[in-house]
Amino acid sequence: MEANYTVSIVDKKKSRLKRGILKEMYRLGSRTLAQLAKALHASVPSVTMLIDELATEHWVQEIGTGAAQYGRKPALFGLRPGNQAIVVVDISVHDVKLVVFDLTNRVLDRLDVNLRLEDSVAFLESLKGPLEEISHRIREHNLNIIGVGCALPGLVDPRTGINYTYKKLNRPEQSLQQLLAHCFDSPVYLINDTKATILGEHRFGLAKGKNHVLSINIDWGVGLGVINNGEILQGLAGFAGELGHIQLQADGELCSCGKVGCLDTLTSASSLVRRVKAGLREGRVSKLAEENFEDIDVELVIDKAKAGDELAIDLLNEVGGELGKGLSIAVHLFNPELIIVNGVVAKAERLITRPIEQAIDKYCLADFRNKLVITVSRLGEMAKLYGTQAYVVQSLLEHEEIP
Amino acid sequence: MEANYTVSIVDKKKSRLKRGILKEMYRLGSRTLAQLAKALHASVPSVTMLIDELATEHWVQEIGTGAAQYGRKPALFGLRPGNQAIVVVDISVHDVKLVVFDLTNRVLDRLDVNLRLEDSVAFLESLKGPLEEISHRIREHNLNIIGVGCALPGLVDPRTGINYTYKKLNRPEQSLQQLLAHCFDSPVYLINDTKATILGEHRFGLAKGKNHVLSINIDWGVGLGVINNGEILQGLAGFAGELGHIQLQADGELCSCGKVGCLDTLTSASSLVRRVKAGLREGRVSKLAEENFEDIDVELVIDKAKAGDELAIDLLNEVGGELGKGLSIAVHLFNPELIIVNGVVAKAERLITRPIEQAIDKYCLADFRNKLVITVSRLGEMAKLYGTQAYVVQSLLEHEEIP
DNA sequence: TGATATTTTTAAAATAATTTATTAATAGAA
DNA sequence: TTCTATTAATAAATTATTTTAAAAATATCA
Repeated sequence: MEANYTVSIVDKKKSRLKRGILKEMYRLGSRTLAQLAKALHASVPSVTMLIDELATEHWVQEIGTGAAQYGRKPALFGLRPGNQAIVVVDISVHDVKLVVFDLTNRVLDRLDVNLRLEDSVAFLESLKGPLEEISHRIREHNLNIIGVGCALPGLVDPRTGINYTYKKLNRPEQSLQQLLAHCFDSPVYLINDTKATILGEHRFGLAKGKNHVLSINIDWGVGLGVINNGEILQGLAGFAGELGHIQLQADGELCSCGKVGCLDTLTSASSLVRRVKAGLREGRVSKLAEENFEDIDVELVIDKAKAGDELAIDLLNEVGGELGKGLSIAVHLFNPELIIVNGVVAKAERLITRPIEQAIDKYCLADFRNKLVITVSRLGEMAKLYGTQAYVVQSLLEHEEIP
Repeated sequence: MEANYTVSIVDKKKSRLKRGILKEMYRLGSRTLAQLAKALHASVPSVTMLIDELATEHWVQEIGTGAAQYGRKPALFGLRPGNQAIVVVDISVHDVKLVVFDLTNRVLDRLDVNLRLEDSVAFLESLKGPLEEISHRIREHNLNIIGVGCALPGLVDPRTGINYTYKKLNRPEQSLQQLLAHCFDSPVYLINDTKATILGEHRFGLAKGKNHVLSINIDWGVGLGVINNGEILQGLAGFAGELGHIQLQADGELCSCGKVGCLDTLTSASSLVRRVKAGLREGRVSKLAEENFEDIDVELVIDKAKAGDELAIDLLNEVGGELGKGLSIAVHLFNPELIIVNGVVAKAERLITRPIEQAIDKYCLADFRNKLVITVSRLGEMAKLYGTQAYVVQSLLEHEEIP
């Protein structure tokens, strides 16, 4: 067992207050002594002392003076940039991104890896090289890694790090979590990609300050992220928000999950491409007919739709309509104030939000849609990266790992 | 504006700690000094002093000695019974119950009123008499009312007290909230009945200690209550969990909400009775055919089903199956560990949980149902009452109203 | 039954925090 | 520019809280 080290109450309180200061600064950027004192329910002299300590420990620094409409201007304190590093590993079906952040959301380093996620041992093996490279680069720059976050698709239990969809990532001899922990010698936090995305939107994007938000990620499948009361909805094992496999058509297509008529089969990016190709085969008129059949992908369909192509617009409408129908259920269950559309299909902007809005108008009770706003993400791919980083920082500060 | 009373930091801290003690005691019954000190991150002498103060203020008292496997036995402290009172007003479609609780969950007084909730001004007028009677009785017993809670059906915004379904309860001249506040001269908290029910189950029923729970209330309509991370899921305006009006059948029956094929039309208690009557009209064999057609209600159908009546069992199966289908969606979205069945139909026990389980097995991904338990409430009608009371206590302690 | 180890509780000492008072800084008015 | 009102930061005084130490209580074991 552990050594029965007795940490004094005073030390614990101090540590809690310090983490509180870091949390405030992480969330709000710069803060004055008075603001911190109010937020932490402590006196200004106490906060002054804590800030001094955090400054000598290289966590915070004075970063200017704040505004005041009268009287002396307060000093502003903030997190010290470029010192502590967080490694974000973004694993998607197409590729892997390795991004190093500091605590002020600055990208210190980045390495994009052309590696496809398959449920195989080879994937982890191929990941080792790039991980070691970035780890080496971090060490060269004398950065102190405080945590590692990994966003990945599938059913991910954040408590255990087990991925129930890509089972090969959990092998006891060498799991993804172990690999990352070993490589960076820091605490590792795994999170589902859609949940990372909405967390990013909530902390740094359009959802900032909103406490009840949905984010819909349209990519290979459909992922729903939920912010409830300002926090990610995880459920018992981190599976919450699985909208893709609810049944919308009793006599629908067979889904990869083994069930029939799942939302995924109707509204994912891949289903959009399938619909387009089927339309072309039926001989429908479209600029897309001029393209090489094999080259038709989501981006192309969306481009043509934006250029006014009727087939593409019609099918985006269809997909958006089905999606809106599924989302109406989520609206009834979560009562959000905002829905953000993410993923490749988000590039279609109005062409996808409008049919979603229409479906929600049709299928939702008026009281649910009155104050509801539907919009397209402005952060793009950064949402997921920021969100993963935010998840790491939040977890570290909550689990008393730092400072 | 308000007087600029400066409350000292020390006083605020003390008040927070005192509320913390009351919270702990409310949740866990009796507590020792050491347990409280640990929970509050304070020293034992500090807690001793606070307990002394709370004792002289009549909030807590020593209630015995605890167990110890070795050494001196600790003194147990708990909330003082029969002193502070909470009034719970339970408004349902059938009747109104007025129940007075103390902080230890004891029923100090109770008045059942035969009054049907209609969206009319008359309802509030008729409520005045009983309210004044119970208020009078409380005063006679020298009880100190610290808060009033009201559970009621419909879309209820707990922040404003507005009921969006029963609009006549919000008249600016005389709203339900105003009426209660005026009658008992205390803070009033309104909450949706289904949410009160699951809160009761979570604090004092089968969901105690479980952090991710659904409760399904089958009555006139179908209500879903959600506990996420140990707290009620409210959403932006308290509308979250509206499962009754998601569309299950595109070509279904017209619902009272104006939409078509809502879950409510398929699985509510009233729909069960409709199904039974339709079956009898079709000439299906059943013990129920011997009953007076007008007298057939849910309770009777369930009784006959328990006695083995085939028609009743079949139709409970049908209703349970539809309900399970709807619940599967909720399971995918909330990832719960437990589902509790409440309301009249809960009396059918296995006859309703079994078809629900079957549907969930059919429509849910395996990872979602592996650890999922479905059960029938043991608290019955008390769940809602306890839950409303818990909501009041929690709100009071959070909003710094007491002590 | 008495000694011992263990745990709770209380009392006194030591430490830490807040309060109050003072000084510093700044915008606006004279 | 100088003065005044206002706000921020620091220093000294005061008050709270924790720590340490001692006393009280109790189950186990010899």
